[in-house]
Amino acid sequence: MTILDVAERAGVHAATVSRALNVPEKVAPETRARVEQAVRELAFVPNRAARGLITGRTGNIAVIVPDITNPHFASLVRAVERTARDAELQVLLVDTGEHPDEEVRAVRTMAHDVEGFIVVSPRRVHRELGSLGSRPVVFVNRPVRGHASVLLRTAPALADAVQHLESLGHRSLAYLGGPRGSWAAGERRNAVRRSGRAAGLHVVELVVAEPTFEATLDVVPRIVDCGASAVIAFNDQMAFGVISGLTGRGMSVPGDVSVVGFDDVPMATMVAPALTTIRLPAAEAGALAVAMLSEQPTCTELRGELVLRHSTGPVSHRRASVGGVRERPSSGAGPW
Amino acid sequence: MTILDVAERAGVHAATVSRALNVPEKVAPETRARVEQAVRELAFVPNRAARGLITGRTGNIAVIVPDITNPHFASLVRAVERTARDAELQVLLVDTGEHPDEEVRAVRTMAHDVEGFIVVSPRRVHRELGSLGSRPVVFVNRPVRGHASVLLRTAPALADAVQHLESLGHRSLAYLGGPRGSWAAGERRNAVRRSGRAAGLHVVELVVAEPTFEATLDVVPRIVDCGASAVIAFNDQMAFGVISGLTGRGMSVPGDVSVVGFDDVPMATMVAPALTTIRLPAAEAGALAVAMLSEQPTCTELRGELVLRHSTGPVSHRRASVGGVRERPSSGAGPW
DNA sequence: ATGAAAGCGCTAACAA
DNA sequence: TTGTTAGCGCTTTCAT
Repeated sequence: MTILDVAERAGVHAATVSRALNVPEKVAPETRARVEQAVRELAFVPNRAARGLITGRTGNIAVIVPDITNPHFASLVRAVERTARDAELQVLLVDTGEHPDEEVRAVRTMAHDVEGFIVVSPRRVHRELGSLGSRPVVFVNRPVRGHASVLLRTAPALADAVQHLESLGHRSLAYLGGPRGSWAAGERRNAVRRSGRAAGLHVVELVVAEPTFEATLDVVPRIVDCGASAVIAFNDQMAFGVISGLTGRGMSVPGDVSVVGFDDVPMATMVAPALTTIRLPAAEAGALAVAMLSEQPTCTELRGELVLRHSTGPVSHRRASVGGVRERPSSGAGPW
Repeated sequence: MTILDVAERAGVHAATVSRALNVPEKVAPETRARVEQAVRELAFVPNRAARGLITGRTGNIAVIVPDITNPHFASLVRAVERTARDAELQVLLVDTGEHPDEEVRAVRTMAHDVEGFIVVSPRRVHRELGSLGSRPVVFVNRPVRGHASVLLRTAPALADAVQHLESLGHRSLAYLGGPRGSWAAGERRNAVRRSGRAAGLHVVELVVAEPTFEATLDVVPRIVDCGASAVIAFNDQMAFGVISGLTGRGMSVPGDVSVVGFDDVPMATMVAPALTTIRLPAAEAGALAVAMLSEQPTCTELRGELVLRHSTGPVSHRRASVGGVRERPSSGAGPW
């Protein structure tokens, strides 16, 4: 099933078929119709590899993520795939398992096969990655000079969160940081420091080995020890870990401690108490990254947004109605 | 950076370079060494498209899933990607958004570009899909005659679950079924009926519009009405919905109602009560599917396994220690 | 507006 | 063991 079969069927030369498919306006309407019919009858699909060999356009892009199992990245990849499909691009997926070296290997071996890379790389980028650039790269959540990037800004939302906690009477805050070398981790830590100081809060920074539920459980005793009445975690998984560890010790959330996460994964609404978190527009970031692949390299910013749910509350034990609009009332299909 | 550059540098003909790379034993050791060095020095990576054009082997496979955002499918895709990489295959991802038509479109347009398809298709397969087969297809959780498939068998695990509930004193069970047209849904429904009858349980089958958390919330009143003391849901998301809906109505899990899910997504261990569920070996299924792509079409079966946690308990209100080994003690880092 | 011919980067017969 | 040659399916000048 090649272009020659179509040509024969339509009674034209292969070059004409090619033109009818790629530059239809340069083909007589009547000829074009014959070609289109032949294409339909034979269910012809052009061979992208052959086309790419000569045009250089393979019709593929690659998206490189640390862990597709993380709902945040899954949402992003989903948006990438949808957007790419609309542009008639196919998506090659690489899951590095958090190994930066794997990013470099992937970019090296796939450079011929794709028109561009979307690299979602929370950790530090291998220095080689920035330079070896025959193909355009859009980095997500990591600015790299000379390359495009889309950044998820969280400082304003974080300021909102701190302000929210302060207005609930909290005076001491624990911050559970993200992985070393992660741009997002640095940005968020700075923002917490700054807005904590601005609000007059005492901020304790805690380091967690990995940004996971399990690793966070180990840190919970230190949260209790430091006496903070509120916790902000680097992501929702960690926030779940804090809640689990706290309630497992007989403490109540938000009765004893308020908890705020990051990402707004779907599960954030399904647990009890529903998680107050900073929503990151993963889908928008994915779609944007695809679009930016075919533009001049720029650095675009998207903003996170505080979502109030039920894991934050006043510092006192009696729950009272507080200022600020919650996503849904405490009654109804509330916390478990 | 083509094979000719390498040939020139190594002082040999392009064909020799090709041989040194693909059939090294047919090249003199000394020549091979020179070629290998040139390859290294130039950081040469062969163009897969050009290679594929002549060999027919593109070095790509495609994996088609209904929703990459579902942790179950994400795990499967992750395993596919890892296994494929070890076989020097790249993976093209397609997320159909639960639309079977999209599967057909994908298989049509990508047939040239891949050496095989892995189709994870809980819903009924478009009849066209089975026939149009220039490339091998491995179906997951859907037997299709003439094609390979890997099936996740759940009848034994489901029998264990029903037996478990029966031994806890439950006599009436609600089953929340999966999507119409899904092979897995049919298999599980039959298994529930059969083992329910065998255990002498009264089984009520409830239909949910979609296998999601939200859609399940709407069904919760009917669960309450039917008076069942135990619920088995088609997947973990739905089980979370049941628990949320029940506790939102002031009922206790497992105090008033026991709940069992399917999949064993990571969140199953993070919520309170931790979810008793039937673990499906998604990663194994993914790895197996890749391997089966290059074998004779067969139908392989993997088995689900009951995992006891804390969302099931005795029918009475006072919690008592029961038979059967739980994954972890009720004390310690127990439910939130 | 269409056809002829060359060639993208690589592999596989065949020859030497 | 290595080189020569043809060609995978397609696009793109250049002619006509």
